[in-house]
Amino acid sequence: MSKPKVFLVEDHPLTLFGLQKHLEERYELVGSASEASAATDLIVEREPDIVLLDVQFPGGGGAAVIEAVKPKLPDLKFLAFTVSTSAEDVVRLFKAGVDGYIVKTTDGHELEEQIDKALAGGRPVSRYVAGHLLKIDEVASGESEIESLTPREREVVTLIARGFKYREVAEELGISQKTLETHMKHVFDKLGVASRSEVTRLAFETGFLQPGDFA
Amino acid sequence: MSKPKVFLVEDHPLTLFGLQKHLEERYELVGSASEASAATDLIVEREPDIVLLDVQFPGGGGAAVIEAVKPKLPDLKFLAFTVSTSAEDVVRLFKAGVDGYIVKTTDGHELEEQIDKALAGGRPVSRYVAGHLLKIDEVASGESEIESLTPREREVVTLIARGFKYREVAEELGISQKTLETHMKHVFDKLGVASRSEVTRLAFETGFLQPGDFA
DNA sequence: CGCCGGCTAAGGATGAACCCCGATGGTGCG
DNA sequence: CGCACCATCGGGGTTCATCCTTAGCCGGCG
Repeated sequence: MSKPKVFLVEDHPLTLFGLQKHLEERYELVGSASEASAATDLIVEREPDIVLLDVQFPGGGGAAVIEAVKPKLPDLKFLAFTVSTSAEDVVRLFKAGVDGYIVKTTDGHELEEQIDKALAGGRPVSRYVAGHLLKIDEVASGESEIESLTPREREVVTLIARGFKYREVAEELGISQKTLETHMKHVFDKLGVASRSEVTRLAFETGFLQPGDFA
Repeated sequence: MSKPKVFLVEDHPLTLFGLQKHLEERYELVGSASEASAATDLIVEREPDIVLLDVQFPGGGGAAVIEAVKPKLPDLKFLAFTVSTSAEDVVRLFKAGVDGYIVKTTDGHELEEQIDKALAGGRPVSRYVAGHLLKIDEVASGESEIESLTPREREVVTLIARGFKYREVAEELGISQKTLETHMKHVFDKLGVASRSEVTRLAFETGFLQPGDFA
């Protein structure tokens, strides 16, 4: 069986170079581009099996390329490969029709695994951004992790993540400390964690809270 | 004349791979790291002529590494190599003592030229960011309290902010729980807070940690 | 109506986190 | 050499967070 045909869209020459050197053994690299309109033209011309593409680059970024190419080559797979873990980027790319989303802290070997998964019809997603996916599914199906919290629980999380103590949060919300404990227990269960610190971390990771929501 | 010794700090494995493959002909690559504290230790040990380092990566980013290493190896050159063109990053790095600032859209050949310039005592700066240099004085006061932490304290913070318990962090670092408590006490004092959650929050707010620094 | 989910609350237990001391050894610096 | 700072450790104590269980109240819904 022949090598899968891969097209690379990456505007950092040295990262592109690293990708080429790493992937050339296992895949047939049919071309590359560092800018949106050239990428669109070349992909249509070369007809790869999968496109590995950065999210941010000149000419509109990954989403623009996917939207331009997808109508012409509906079976082509797209795999985002990027530094961005922002909810906006993840959501935008998935809405554009990307098949997977891999962050650049992934090493070469694992990247190959994810490429293969995508080629096999899977939807490989790096763990850091998985939380954002739930926001997309939520639009369609309504089920997510941090979004599954009740209004009261979210209120509690917002305060806890700011660093308030149980007693302080209880006072702020006008409820007893015991009630707050019950809420936190439920939050822990729903988020699959076991401490305030982890809740704080998740709140930032998933974009539920943003640096700058304070001060 | 022997090859200049280069050390690479880069948390994207494939970019690192690209750098290595590209630079190995002309330079002696004496090591690499993808995280601040490991980078600091290895650089001091290997004594390169120049360090090529990313700006944003786990453990405090490029500025933290420069500040930690510079006192021990005053003649060492540092060259920032990054995607960020933000004024804050440029200013922060130059204040930390970087010798040059190259953006990742630079191709391999030009990168080599800039490395050579830096080794020769120059201050190569990509033209996109040159304008920000004028702002160095303006941003003079933007120091965060987190910068005042000692290396050990920062190490503790990165683990605590991940949600580890005192006992787990102590094991990880090979110190007693009591020592860890002392470190945390100092961290609390320096940051003006009183709990792990607040430390986690500050770590994200100040950019000391970024969503995505976790695996 | 009867059930469920969300919000409220409490008692009681245990371990973790946090505070206030004091103490040692190393390192850099005037 | 004394001084300051850092990293290490411990005793002994208080407060807080977390776990487990049980339970009343209310609103929506089949």
